[in-house]
Amino acid sequence: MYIGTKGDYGIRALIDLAMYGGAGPIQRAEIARRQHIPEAYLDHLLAQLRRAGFIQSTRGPGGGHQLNRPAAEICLLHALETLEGSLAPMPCLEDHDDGESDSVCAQQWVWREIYDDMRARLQAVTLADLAAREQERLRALATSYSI
Amino acid sequence: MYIGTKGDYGIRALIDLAMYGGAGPIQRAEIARRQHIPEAYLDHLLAQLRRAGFIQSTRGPGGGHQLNRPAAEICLLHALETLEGSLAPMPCLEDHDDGESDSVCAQQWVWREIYDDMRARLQAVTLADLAAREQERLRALATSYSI
DNA sequence: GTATTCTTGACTAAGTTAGTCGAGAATTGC
DNA sequence: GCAATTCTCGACTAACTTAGTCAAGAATAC
Ligand code: FES
Ligand code: FES
Repeated sequence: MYIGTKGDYGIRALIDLAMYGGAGPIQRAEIARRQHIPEAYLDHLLAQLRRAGFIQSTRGPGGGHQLNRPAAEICLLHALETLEGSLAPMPCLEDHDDGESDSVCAQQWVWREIYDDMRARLQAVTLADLAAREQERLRALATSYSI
Repeated sequence: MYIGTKGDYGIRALIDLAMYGGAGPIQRAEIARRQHIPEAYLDHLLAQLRRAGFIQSTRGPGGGHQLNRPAAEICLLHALETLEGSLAPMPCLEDHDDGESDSVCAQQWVWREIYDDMRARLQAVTLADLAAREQERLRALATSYSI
């Protein structure tokens, strides 16, 4: 369940859309520049987000990407699972909840607790929260430079 | 921080030693058979555990491996970190606590909370706890078969 | 000295990650 | 219709990690 560049870049792209996407679509080049993501790589991440219904994209001049739903209604858990696949910390916790309780080894319960807790925390965080935090971070950065 | 076979097998080997290691060393072949671990692979895991001071090994006939400390004094966190390396769920949380707070992106705080919580839970679990659980599991399994 | 058991390092196959590249499709404006 | 813009998609790659295997060797017991 290691979060690699897929998850990190992808979420940063969504935050970017939440912050700057109020008026019309944002182009991938703009996101890539602001968030320091290789443009060609960002393509794939946006494609996954589009297929999962998080964003919609329009082609042609003036085109770009925008969120499909309000940022407050997108949770971090769902977005990350879209980008990275299952976040389970070990194979035996992968979501095949078919009631199969076989092959449980002694440490599984600890990890199930950790996993449940993790999912709950991630589900409680929305894109709007993250965008607000990023806004604040940028503001703090700007004032610290301007002193 | 995905826990692969290294962490899973390694912990199972430690539990095995905690359960059966009361009277003298246990041989790797015995552990491998009971825990369904490839013998040659188990070698490497035992070597890591030995170098980290969890177990000691003796060669020759009647030799084998045994815990260096009481099972109640070995926590799951330390053992897993020995076997798997850092358990950080993303690269920016890797333990270089050199006060560098640069390049914090918006979602880092969520993950730091999750990571801290995870470490706390893992630190609270000892090998003795796991061995007790395994004991109980085997007992339950045995009675369910003997009905 | 021989059988036993651990120790170590080299090697491998398969899978994953983090990308790059190029051809093509849709749209806008003229 | 043409040209410019922007997204779309699949193929390809290099580097790395994982999960092992294997063989030579060292220590010990008898
Ligand atoms: S197999 Fe999942 S905890 Fe051991
Ligand atoms: S770089 Fe660690 S959370 Fe974005």
